[in-house]
Amino acid sequence: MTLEEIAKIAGVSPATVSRVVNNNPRVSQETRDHVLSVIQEHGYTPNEAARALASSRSHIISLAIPTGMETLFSGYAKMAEGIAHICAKHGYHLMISPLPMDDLDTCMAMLNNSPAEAVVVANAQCGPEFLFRLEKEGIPFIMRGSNPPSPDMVAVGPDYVSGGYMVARYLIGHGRRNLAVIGGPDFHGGANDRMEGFRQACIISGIELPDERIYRGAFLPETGMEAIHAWASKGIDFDGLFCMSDGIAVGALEALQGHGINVPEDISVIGFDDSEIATMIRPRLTTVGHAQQEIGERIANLLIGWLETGVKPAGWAFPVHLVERESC
Amino acid sequence: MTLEEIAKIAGVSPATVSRVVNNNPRVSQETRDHVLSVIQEHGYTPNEAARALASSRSHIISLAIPTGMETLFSGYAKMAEGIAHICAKHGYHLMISPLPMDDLDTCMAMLNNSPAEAVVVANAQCGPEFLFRLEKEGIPFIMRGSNPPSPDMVAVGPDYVSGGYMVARYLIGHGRRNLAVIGGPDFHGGANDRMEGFRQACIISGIELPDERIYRGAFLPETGMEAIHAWASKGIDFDGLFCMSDGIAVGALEALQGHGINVPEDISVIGFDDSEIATMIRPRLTTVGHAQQEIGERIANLLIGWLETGVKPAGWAFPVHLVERESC
DNA sequence: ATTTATTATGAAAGCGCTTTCCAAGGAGTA
DNA sequence: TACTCCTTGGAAAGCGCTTTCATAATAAAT
Repeated sequence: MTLEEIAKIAGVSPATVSRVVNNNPRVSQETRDHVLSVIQEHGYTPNEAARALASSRSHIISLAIPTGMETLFSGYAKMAEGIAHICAKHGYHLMISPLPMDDLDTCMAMLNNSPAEAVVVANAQCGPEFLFRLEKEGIPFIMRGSNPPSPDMVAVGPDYVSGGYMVARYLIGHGRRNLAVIGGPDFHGGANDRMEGFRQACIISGIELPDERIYRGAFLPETGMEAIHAWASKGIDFDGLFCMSDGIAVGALEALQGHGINVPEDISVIGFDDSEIATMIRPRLTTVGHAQQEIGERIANLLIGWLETGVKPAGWAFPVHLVERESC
Repeated sequence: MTLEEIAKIAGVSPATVSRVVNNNPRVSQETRDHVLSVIQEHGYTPNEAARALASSRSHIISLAIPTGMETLFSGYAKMAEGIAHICAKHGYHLMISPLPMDDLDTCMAMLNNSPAEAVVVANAQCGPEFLFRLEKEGIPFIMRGSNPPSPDMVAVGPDYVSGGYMVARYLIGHGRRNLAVIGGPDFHGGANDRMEGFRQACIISGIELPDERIYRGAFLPETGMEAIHAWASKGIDFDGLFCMSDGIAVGALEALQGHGINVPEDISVIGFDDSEIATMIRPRLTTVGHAQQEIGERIANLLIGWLETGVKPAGWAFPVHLVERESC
C-alpha cells in the first residue's frame, strides 16, 4: 500500500493524503475523515524511508554510549526505555550507537553515516570534547547529566548537587562528624556536583572535610576498595562515608569488612544511584535514587520538541531522593 | 554533498559512483580509485534515507525487548553491544524497540511503522505467539535463546542443556546427593533446557531428583526466597541447589541465611549467567557464564548474512562455562 | 577479418513521499 | 456587481539514491 494508491481509492490527490497523514490543517474535516477511513480499511503504513528522504527528517534519535562500558550502559537501560517510550509516542525511533570515545573522528563518522538526526549522549564518562564536536557539527543533542562543559549545551539529569547535600546532611544527622568521600573521575560533572553539594552541607553544618578524606577514581568497586585500603594504610579515620556510586560502595563495603570494620555500627555508608545491587548486598545499601526512566522521558520530549520547533530547550535537573536501608 | 555532485566532479555518471560506493564489481579498478579519491577529498557520505528508499533496504535491525523489563534488558546490554558492533562493521544500525508483549497487535503495528527490516528477539520471556506473528508476516528474525517454538525459527544462544548438565555434575562431584532446583517459567525454553541437562546428569550419576525439589517461577530473587521458604516449611531437605539465574540465587541465598543454613558448608549453591551481582554478594556465587557479547555478534552476523543472501541461516548454541567461586 | 562474448560505463526511470505553487470556489466587502 | 481574501485541493517537481537496460569498447574465438 502506497500513499498514491490510497489517494486513488479515496478519489483525492496524493498531496491530500499526505496532508491527512501528517495532520496538516489544510484539509477539510470531511475529506480528512474520508481519507482516514480508507487508510484504516486498507491498512496503509507510510514508508519511513520515502518520508525521510522527502522531508529530510529521519525521526531517528541516536543514543550514544561509549563502547566497552556495558555496565554503564546497563545502568542507563531504564533511561533508554523512557526515551524509547516517548519516541514511540511521537513516531520517532531510538537507535543505539556504541561509540569508541577515544577516537572522536571515528565517532563523528559513525554518527554521520547513521540516519539519526539528533543524539542523546548517555555518558558524561567521555570527556567534553565529544560534546564540542557535536556542537560544532550542528547536531542537536542533549546530554544526560548536569554541569555541561558549555552553558549553551542542554543537560538533563538528576540534581546531583542536592544529592550530595542530602547525603552529607543525613550522615551528619546520624551523628557522624568525620566524613569521607569516594568519588568518580575529576572531569565528571556529575561527580563534581555531588561533591559541591556535599561540601556545602559540611560548611553549613560547621564540619571539616579535609582533602585527605576525599578519594576520586572510577565509578567502580575497585575504586572503593583502593580508597579504603589507602586510608587504612595511612591510618586515616572516619565514621561517615559517601560513595558516589553504588558500585563504589560495594567495593568499599567489602574492603571495610576485610579490615574488620562494621557497617553501620562503626561507620555509616551511603551509595548513589539506587541500583539493583543496593538491595542485594549486606548490609542493604542506603543510597540516593533518581527517576531514571522519567529522565529519559524528559530528554526525549525535549529533544523532539527541539526537532519539531527548531528552538533549543532549556536543561533540567530532577530531584533525587534518599533511600534508607541498612548501611547507616 | 550528494552522489550526483561527486559524479560530476569525478567526471563519471551517478551510476558509477553508486557502484563504487556499494562495492559493485562492475567498475574498473582505475575508475574506482579515482572516484574513491574524489569522495575522500570532498567528504561525501551517502544519504541513508535515499539509499533505503531506492533499494528498499533500510539496513536497520531492531532489537525487540518487552517493555517494563528493564532488568532483563540490562542483562542483555552486552549482547546489544555485540550486535551493534557487528552492525556498525557492515553498515547496519541497531534500533531498540521496547514492545508491549501483552498486546501483539500493537507490537506488530509498531514494528511495521519502524524502518527496521529485521528483528532480534531478546526475550524468550514473551510467549511464542509473538514469534509466530513475526514468522507469519515474513519478517526475518533471530531469537536469542534456545529451543525455538518451531524448528524452522532460528535461535542463537547459550547451550543451556549442557549448562544444566555441567551444574549437576559439579554439584555431584562435590559430594552432593540431594539436589534441588529453582527454575524459570515453565514456558521458557531456556529454563527447560537447563532442566533437561540437569536431569540427564542426575540419571547418568544414578541420582534421584524428586519433583518436590523442583520449584519453577520467575527469574527473580523473590522466586528464590519463595522456594526456600516453601521447602523449609515442608521440611524438605537438600544439600545441592541449582538456581537457574543469579537473581534467583541471590534470593535463595538470603532466605537460606535467614533459616540459619550456611553456604557452602551445609549446602552448595550454583547460579546461572555470571552476572555482575555474582561477585558482589557473599559468598561469591559459583555460576555458569556464557559469552553474551559473542552471542550478540553471532546473531548480527547471521541476520545480516540472511538479509544479504536471502538464505535463512541455521541456529547456534554457544558453549557455556562454569565459574567457580565460593558458594559450593 | 568477422562474429561473439565480456567488460566498463552511462542514460534514465523510478522508489514513495513532501511541499511549493497555483487554481477554483465561496465568503466577505465596498 | 465587481473586487479581494481565505480556504481547500491538485499538479508537479523534486529528495538522493539504485538498478535495469542499452551502448561502446575491448578481448576472445572462429
